Amino acid sequence: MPIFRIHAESPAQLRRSRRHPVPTGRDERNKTTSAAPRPPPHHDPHSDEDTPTSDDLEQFAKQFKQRRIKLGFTQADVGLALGTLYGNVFSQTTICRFEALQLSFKNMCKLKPLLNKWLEEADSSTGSPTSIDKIAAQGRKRKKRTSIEVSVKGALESHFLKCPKPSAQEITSLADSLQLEKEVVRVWFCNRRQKEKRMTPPGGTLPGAEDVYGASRDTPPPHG
DNA sequence: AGTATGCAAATAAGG
DNA sequence: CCCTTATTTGCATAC
Repeated sequence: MPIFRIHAESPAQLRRSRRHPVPTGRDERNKTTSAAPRPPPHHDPHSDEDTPTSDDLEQFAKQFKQRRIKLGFTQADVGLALGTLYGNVFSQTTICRFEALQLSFKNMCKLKPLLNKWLEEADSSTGSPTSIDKIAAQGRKRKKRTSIEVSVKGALESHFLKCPKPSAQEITSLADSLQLEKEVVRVWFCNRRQKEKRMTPPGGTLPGAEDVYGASRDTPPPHG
């Protein structure tokens, strides 16, 4: 999962609660670094059919943002417009990440033609009947993200502790009692299991956990 | 009012 | 169909 972003943080380091005022200021400006997988050595900046280079993407993103602002559109506007253009709406978040090159290289490449198309439309002002044909819209729209209530999450959590891998039957039953779609519950368990694995790296040393050695040790108390 | 971002839904792809 | 692993998105909310 080579994120396009330059600096790669550890999940543990990334744990910044947005509820706590972090003393460390963020003066991290994106710098030009080659951390993305090198696409084939093609030299055709005007071609968006082939795989662009990291620099191409960086260049495009920059240009895109500049034009977007100049035209008076917000990231949300663009995301919505993409929907009317291709049937696939994107969130402000995604547009934001695209502009900031915070998506994977592959993801950036996939989105670029879409954004480029929108840019052409918007740029050509009102009145230019540009061919509005869907580029490579998957056709199938993404399901809207379900927002699971805290109390419901609690119920799922406790269930997970008892049984991390419920049968289809149990999932159906649980979904029914929680008034959630079965698919939502099934996916929740899948994601929960993934999370569990991330939290329990193969080895023994837990990243976010405390001392697994217990208090009975010759370790001096962390009291300063 | 927009924009940035953490956590985690939803999806893709191989079994 | 369901699972797993890897990724793509986005809700909510901080900035």
